[in-house]
Amino acid sequence: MTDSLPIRREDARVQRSRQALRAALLDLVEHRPFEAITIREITDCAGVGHATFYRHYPTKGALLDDVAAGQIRDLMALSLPVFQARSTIDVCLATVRHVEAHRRLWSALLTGGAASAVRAEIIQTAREYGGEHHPTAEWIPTDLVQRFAATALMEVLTWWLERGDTVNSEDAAKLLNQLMFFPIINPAS
Amino acid sequence: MTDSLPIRREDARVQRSRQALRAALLDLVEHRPFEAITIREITDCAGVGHATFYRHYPTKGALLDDVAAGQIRDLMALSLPVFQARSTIDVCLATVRHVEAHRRLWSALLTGGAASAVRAEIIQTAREYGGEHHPTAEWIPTDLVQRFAATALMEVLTWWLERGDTVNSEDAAKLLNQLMFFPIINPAS
Amino acid sequence: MTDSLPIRREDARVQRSRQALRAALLDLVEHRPFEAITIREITDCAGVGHATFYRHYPTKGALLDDVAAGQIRDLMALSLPVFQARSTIDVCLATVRHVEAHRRLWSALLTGGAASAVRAEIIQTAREYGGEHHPTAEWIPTDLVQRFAATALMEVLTWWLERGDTVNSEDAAKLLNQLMFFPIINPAS
Amino acid sequence: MTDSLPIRREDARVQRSRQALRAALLDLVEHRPFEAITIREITDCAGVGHATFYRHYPTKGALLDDVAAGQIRDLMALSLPVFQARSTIDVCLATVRHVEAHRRLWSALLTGGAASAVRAEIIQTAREYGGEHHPTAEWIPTDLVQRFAATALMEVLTWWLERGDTVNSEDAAKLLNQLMFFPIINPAS
DNA sequence: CTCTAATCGAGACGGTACGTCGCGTCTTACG
DNA sequence: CGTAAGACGCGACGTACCGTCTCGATTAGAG
Repeated sequence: MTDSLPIRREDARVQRSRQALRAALLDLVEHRPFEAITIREITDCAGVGHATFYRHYPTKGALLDDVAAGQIRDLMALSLPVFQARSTIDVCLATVRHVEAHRRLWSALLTGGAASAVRAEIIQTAREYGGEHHPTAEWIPTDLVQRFAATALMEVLTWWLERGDTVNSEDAAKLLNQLMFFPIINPAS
Repeated sequence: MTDSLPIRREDARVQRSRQALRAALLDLVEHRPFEAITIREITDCAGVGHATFYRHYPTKGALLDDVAAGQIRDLMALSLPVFQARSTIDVCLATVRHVEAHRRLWSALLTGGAASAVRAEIIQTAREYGGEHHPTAEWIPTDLVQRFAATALMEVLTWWLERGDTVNSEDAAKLLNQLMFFPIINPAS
Repeated sequence: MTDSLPIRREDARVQRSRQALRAALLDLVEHRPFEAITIREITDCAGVGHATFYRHYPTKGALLDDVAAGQIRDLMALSLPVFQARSTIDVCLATVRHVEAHRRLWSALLTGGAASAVRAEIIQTAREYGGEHHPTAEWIPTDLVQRFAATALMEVLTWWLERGDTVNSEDAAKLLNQLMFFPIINPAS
Repeated sequence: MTDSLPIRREDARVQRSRQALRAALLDLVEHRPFEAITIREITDCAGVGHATFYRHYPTKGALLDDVAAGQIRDLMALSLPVFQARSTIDVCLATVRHVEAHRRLWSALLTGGAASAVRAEIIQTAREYGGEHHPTAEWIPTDLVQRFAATALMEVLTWWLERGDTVNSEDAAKLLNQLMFFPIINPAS
């Protein structure tokens, strides 16, 4: 019986356009702040008509989400399980290595001007993950932990990526462990 | 002629215009994101001609600085000396109390949508203060400490102000101490 | 093989589509100006895919022609022979009666907003007929006579159709005779 | 007492912009149909920002009105008094001479593609003038007379202007008299 | 009663023009 | 002078249609 593909395949043209837009955004965001980038520029750079942008994304930010959401989700998947893990430093190392492996993308996302949008996206993702794991110092409110962890993560990674290659990934992981995990796990002295 | 006043007295109209603009910005920023506020709206709300804005500030951000810079500087003056102080919890309490005493202003600055602009301003101020005090764990790079501390401060205060009155200032100070100071002073276990 | 039908029978689907489009145009043109009607609207109203329109007509105007051309041609065939006829009033009456017999169509064409397009079509048709008959006052240039007659015809008919039933066809014919034929046949006093 | 000018003088810049736009429209309408002219083209040609257009006119048609209304009014002022005058031929001659004196403008208005808009404007103006004078054959309804006269006037003038200089103004006046006035004054034979 | 090719719906696409918005500059006239 | 009022050049915005172009999925009508 040929049920062939029960899942409706997306129109190939749609895939192509979306991919072109994503790539164009990444190209552009490396050179100037995300907010300074025009939707027309993105579409010109992507080689699509500018109306095509709106057929796929309501907003510049929506495209950024589409570009970043997957990466962010991957990253969070590495970063958040720490609440159950014992050796936080390993989690930090995994996180840092993941970012390093996609250095170009994350540089664009964090240092390219899209930072504040990505920040919101990360906090949002953290919020979705959160609530399940509570191995932190229980006197710190969960939502504050989420905000703090997300922001601390961003700051350390941003700082690290801006440093180029002057800090190796082990040291970065150590710093991340110290600034992000240490305060939410250890009690104040 | 009494040169006894080295500071040129500003034209009264100038003072009035500036004050009207500052007040207008504070009014507006409570209701929607700073970036979404139009210069025309500010001037309309202030009851001045819109060209008048440009005679005093080159930019929306410049007006925000004028509104916030003093407050931020005051806050940092309380917050940063901790690097020399012994009892960081006292510093946190002073910081939290200072913000509480200007709750409306700080709510506007942090939760009103100006957050990212203020964030940049705080980091900038921290940078200026920095370099002088190094009582932190010396293996954490100074510039990372500055970024981290500024951001952690912002996050805790933002979280606290959004909670309304459900968290008292002592607890807030404790959380601030735990999340901001603890990791940059204590060595990782 | 029965060549008795020289005209190739059109695919039934083609007939259906064309008819749906013609009907849709007539529906729409009653409510707003022809120029303001979108091809997408016509196709939606006709219940066909919008690309189907282009498979049959190159242009909105081409569809209008298809709707109107035959009628216009019939009308002109009645109206123009007058140049040879002796009793112009009879021709006028025939013309008016013909329009009356197709009142809904002609109302749509003349008062529905397609007027200027139809006007051009009529003048064009008049031009094709023209040149053959010259029983008019010979000092009036032929091409001016054509323009004038076509336009005068349109105006009288439009006026008449807009009046609803308040003017009977005999009076309309009399007015048409007076305004269209009288000046081009009789010499100025 | 210097009440100076009780009438608020229009800002000089406004006058300049409007004039530039009017001139630009006249330039452009000579080369292609009015409907095919873009508002951006008008503003580019006028050397003003395209938004400036909308500060003065809601619509392309509104600009055309502003250009044409005065001329049309002047023309009607010559043409309509005929209903009281005895020698219609003199009125025709005056009309034709007036158009001749502004040949470039009227060519643009009538043959440039703006024709249908101008036609509506003329009929409107005729309607305003109308109702006062009834020296026409009383059995022809007033509103039909207005429509007819306006259209006949347009047709004759359009035809004449398209002929270049091959028809002198006396002959044109004679034709206008014959086609426009003759049928509405003289009874049918 | 098939089989094949014409026709269709659906809708993505590259374009062009639209009319709106906010910017920051500049002009005019007032106090 | 500093101001209000507001016109202006600029340029991005998001929308609306255009006419072209795949795609499968009918569906006529010839064999």
